[in-house]
Amino acid sequence: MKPVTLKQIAETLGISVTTVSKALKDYPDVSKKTRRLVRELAQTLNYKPNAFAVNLRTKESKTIGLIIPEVVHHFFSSVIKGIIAQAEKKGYLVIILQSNESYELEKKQLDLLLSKRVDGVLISLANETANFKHLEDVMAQDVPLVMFDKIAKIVNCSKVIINDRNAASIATQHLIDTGCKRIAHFRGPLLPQNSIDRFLGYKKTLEDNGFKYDPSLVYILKDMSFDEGRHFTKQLLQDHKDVDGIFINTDLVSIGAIAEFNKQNIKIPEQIAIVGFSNWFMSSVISPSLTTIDQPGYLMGKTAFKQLFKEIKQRKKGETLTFKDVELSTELIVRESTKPLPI
Amino acid sequence: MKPVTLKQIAETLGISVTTVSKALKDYPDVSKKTRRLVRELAQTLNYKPNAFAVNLRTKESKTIGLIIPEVVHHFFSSVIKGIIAQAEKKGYLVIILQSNESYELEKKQLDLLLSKRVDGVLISLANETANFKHLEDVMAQDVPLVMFDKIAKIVNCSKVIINDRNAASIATQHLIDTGCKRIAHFRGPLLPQNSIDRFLGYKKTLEDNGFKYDPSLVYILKDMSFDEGRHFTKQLLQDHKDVDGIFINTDLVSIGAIAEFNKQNIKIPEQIAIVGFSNWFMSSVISPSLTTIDQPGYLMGKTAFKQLFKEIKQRKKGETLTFKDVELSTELIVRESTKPLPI
DNA sequence: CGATTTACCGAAAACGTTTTCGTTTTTTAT
DNA sequence: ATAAAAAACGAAAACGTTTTCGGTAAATCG
Repeated sequence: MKPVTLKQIAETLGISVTTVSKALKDYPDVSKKTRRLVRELAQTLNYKPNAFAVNLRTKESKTIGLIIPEVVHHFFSSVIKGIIAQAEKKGYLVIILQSNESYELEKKQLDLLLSKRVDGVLISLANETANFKHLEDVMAQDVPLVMFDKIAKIVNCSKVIINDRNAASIATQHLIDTGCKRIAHFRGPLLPQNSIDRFLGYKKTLEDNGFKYDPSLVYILKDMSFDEGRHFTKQLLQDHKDVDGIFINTDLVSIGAIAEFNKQNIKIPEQIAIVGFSNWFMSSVISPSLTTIDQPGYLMGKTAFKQLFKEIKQRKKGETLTFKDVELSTELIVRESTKPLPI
Repeated sequence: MKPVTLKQIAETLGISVTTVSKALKDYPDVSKKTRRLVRELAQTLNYKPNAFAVNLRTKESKTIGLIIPEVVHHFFSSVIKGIIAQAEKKGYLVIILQSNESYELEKKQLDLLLSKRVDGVLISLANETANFKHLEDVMAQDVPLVMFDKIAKIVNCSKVIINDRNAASIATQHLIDTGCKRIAHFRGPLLPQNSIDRFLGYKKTLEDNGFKYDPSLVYILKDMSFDEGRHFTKQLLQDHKDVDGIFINTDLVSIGAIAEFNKQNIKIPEQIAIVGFSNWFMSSVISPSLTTIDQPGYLMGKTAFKQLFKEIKQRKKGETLTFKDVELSTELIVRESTKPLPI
């Protein structure tokens, strides 16, 4: 019943554990014959190396940790998928933990992962996170860490992101180019770098085009939900009847907004144009379909793991880690929620 | 730089490793004083037990494996969330792998998990899976396994599911009660138990109500996607102009159907009524909103882990595992896509 | 004060593997 | 044939912990 060990193979073959181990790993100093013998017996006994022992001996678990704010989220589940797929290719497994957008939880989860001695960690920060000591601690312990999507610029480690500022700029420019004169912005919470950058891109583009930046047109959402989109749309309609375009952080929020505009019989894009962010698959399907920025989740996950893998290998070789910032390209997907470009 | 070990603590304190270990685990046979000394030093040195060594010694990793067909899926990500949340409470971590609905991959992932020596595994079967030897192998190795959602009745292990047949029956009955005379069914693939059961519930309810079961009204979808919903809706409209109700497996498919009906200006629920399955949050938000069966993903994940945990403890104690089938209750959520009940 | 119990401590084995380094055996060269 | 080189093997340490069991010191009892 017990799993078979090297020792058992060695004993039944009348040779040493050492030789068995070497035979299975194709060491040069074991004869063809014993190698064959060992392999065959291992095969028939269905020998599987004890991962616990291997981990202890080699000091690595071939496992990485992943911390994200929320699992039930289309973008993040795409990222997860990308990470798992790439990790598997390299023989790595991934342990997933959630921060629920909480700083305290994020810290705790990171600790958990470190105490499990994962070979590296991938993280997208919680909205709450404003202090980065826990992340620097990870680096200090010399375990590779790469941040993605929601990052902290100040932490010295690899990062994979999109150029949020640029993407927001393109989105805003598109609203301007299609004739919007007064453009609002539904932004994310104050802390995350990406919602800051998107806001900055929006603001800069407005100013670059000779628009006056009006802070009262910027709404700060707490969570990026359908209901929140609906709620702030109502608010916007009360506050500013003259707004004719919105750049909305996140498609889900945008869809909430669209639902509310539809309900109030406000014509999109004629009366108000909308650009979302993320290119969630539902965005192409609702009515009117949503013009948005495509944010490549799967690719981001894949890329983040690749970088982490590099650093894990570096660390294994005892080299000093070389960090890298990767910026993935985004794309404006034009659909029905914005007016056609003038010719 | 190297992580601190029991040995180091022992040496600087001039006591044995044994005592240090015991002190940290509150063994009764260590004095208050040395206990305090050890704890304090461990604290200041930031001692963390080496998980690899602990695993090897205790023969458990406090880690479970999870195999699902697809990560990017609202229902499954809810399940994942439930599992992770519950696992964390009990000090367990979870490794997630995908089968991509492929039998071969499912087998491979299961192997991977076993070779990593997870303490137990949670699985929802791939659509393709028709052979269950790989699952019985797991049981034979005496590692706890619990199946959820997409299960194999024949495998002797714990299962947590909803009563699909009953839920389908309620859905179909609701169509009948609200006046539908000719009811179609968009079913899932042939193999998964849940799509079989839902079909059976549909058929039985039809017959119980004196309807003639017409196989040509049952459409077998390959994947439960928006596009598939749209496609088969077109097909249905060609084949059967007289259908006035559909029971559709999965909300996403239903939403595809609704999109197509809307496009063709067919009035829901007047001309055709729809009941979906799963209660995806978008279902309450589209127009018309979708009557559906609520399928509790989070709870299912939580429950599945709880059962697995029980069995892990049993195994640890050397007891024989006791299996249990849990059936979670579902609920019909009535919305706009079906007509009101006659009074 | 001697005997017995209780409290406290540590040596050592064990978990299963990997890898270094030395030893033995075989082959090749002389 | 012997010496040298090459090939094949194994002993043993190490990874860091847990736990059994025996031993010593202190406390309790008569």
